Amino acid sequence: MKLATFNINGIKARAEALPAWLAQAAPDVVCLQEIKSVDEAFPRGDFEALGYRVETHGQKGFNGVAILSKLPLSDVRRGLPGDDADEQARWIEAVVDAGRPVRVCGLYLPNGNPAPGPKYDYKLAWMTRMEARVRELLAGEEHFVCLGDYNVIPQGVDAAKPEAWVTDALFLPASREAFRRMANLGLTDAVGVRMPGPGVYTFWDYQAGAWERNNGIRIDHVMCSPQAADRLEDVGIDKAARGGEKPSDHVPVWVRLVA
DNA sequence: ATGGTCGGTCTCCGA
Repeated sequence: MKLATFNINGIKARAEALPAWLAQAAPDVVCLQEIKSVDEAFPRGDFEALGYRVETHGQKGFNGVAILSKLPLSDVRRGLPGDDADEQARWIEAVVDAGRPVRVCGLYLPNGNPAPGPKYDYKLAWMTRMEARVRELLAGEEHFVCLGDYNVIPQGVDAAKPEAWVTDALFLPASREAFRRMANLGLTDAVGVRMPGPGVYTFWDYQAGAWERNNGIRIDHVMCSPQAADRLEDVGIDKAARGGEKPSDHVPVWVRLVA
């Protein structure tokens, strides 16, 4: 089973690049972030025509996540538990009904800049809520995978120029500590383990020729539960997507789990 | 030295 994450930075803007990548990469399941669309405006028919079921959790203008799946889905849940007042669409999960079911959690973790400030407070609080959800899922001993744009650079090796990020919310010690806490609960950073850096990135800014200079960072992650990690067969980053026509600033990251 | 580029609408803000 091939599971992927892709921050597309706008579903309308990726009307050509996303189907092209789907046709070439053929993931069974892909978690999308920053669809920047309400549910009613998501072009679900375009993806149903390619054989995907479509579950969205959108909002107007910003954020928004979705799951596309060739396999049946059940227990679809929208929104990260733990704060009923949180209106930002950043979390969607569902169980993929394959031979051995896998719960897929798609997430768009808050950026948190500028830090310090209320946006950074929201990021850290969101990570605490995510940790609580991860603890629940671990207690259930399900096979699960949390894929998405974490907006966290785990270590210096995960940035071309780590010194440029020292005061940024993506690399501040508290952000990295919260990420590490989830790893230390027993989640495996699939790319971090199977493709140790340096030089392994998933995001290149549109500005200042970051792509041409390979000034990238690794912030899109696939975190596997112990049971899912035991099934980890292969991982990859589809870096070529960044060099295509009208690209997102992120590229797809994927894992293959044994059936 | 401190620019610059996207996306979606909010003709500015978020990244």
